[in-house]
Amino acid sequence: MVKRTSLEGDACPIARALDVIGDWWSLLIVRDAFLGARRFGEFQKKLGLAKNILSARLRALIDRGILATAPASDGSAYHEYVLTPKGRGLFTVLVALRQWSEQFDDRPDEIGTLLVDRSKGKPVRPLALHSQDGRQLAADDTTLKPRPSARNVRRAPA
Amino acid sequence: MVKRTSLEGDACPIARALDVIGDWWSLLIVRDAFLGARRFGEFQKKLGLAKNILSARLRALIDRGILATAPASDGSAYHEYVLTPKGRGLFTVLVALRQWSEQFDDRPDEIGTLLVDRSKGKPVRPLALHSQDGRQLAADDTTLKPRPSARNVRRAPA
DNA sequence: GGCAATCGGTTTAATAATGCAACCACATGG
DNA sequence: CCATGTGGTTGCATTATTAAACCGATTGCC
Repeated sequence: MVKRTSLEGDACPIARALDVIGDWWSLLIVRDAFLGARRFGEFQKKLGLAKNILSARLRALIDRGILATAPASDGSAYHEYVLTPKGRGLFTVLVALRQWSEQFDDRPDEIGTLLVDRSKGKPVRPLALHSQDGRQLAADDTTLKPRPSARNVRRAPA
Repeated sequence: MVKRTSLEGDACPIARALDVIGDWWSLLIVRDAFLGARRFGEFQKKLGLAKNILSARLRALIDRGILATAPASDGSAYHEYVLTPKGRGLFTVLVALRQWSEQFDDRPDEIGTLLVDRSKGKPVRPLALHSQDGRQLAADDTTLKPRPSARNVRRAPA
């Protein structure tokens, strides 16, 4: 059996994330969910993808706990797809991707929208990584440390 | 011709980003580049992907300006793959994915590593989105605004 | 109530991407 | 030089993606 390799059991949290939302369409579906899409046809029209694929992706996103189905808010017999807390947690990922494009895209003039603070209408700040004491960190200022396995950890004295 | 749909011309910066790094392996290659991988065989061994695919991905990442080739730093006749500034710009995206897994993964105990501030050894802060005046913003506190097309924009008075 | 259109999919068949293994040229080490 | 390692390419089988046709249930409309 020569399947597409799964990263599900990988110890790297990035690989684990990509195993869930790392395919071609999933993040775009989540993006449109953030923009208010809720119904099957709404996603299909906005994304322009084949219905069978949308169907498969929605199912996968539900399985993974990113979307959930809910009764239609307009009272019809159909149902809607809504973001779970886990799905809403992807907002930062989407913003990071957006800001990366804004900063490095070769044709930035083709980018049509700007993410702004709703109350003031002003662009948001670029995401930045900080240490616990508030210093801004670049990639080189960080390392990976083996995670203390939750079990076998006796509360450290103070 | 029934090709995999390209998002290259899309006006959405997220779609444009995914067009470049939205496939199964690219971000993992970039991740390993951040972790110090430089040589073909190094990537292949760490990722465990087929060589032809690695070859194609590396080529694509170079075409898109995320990696570049450089003469081998150890003096051998082979060459190395190094991150460009555009590639290093993906650090925030990787961190966002990592933190999403850390927060929402169903089996967080399987995550093997922790991203820490190198100088203090302490975990970094979660990424958070802020307005220009420093307020922390949730998804609902933001909107998309049509971007002023660079041309036709007369400098706004003050 | 009847009927057409819409919604939310599934099925089918073609094309593209992925994965594995075999192969190959060049570099390097001894 | 000869054996091995590096960095790929090529061929073939398998899987994923796609467009298009189809289909039942729901809805809008008269």
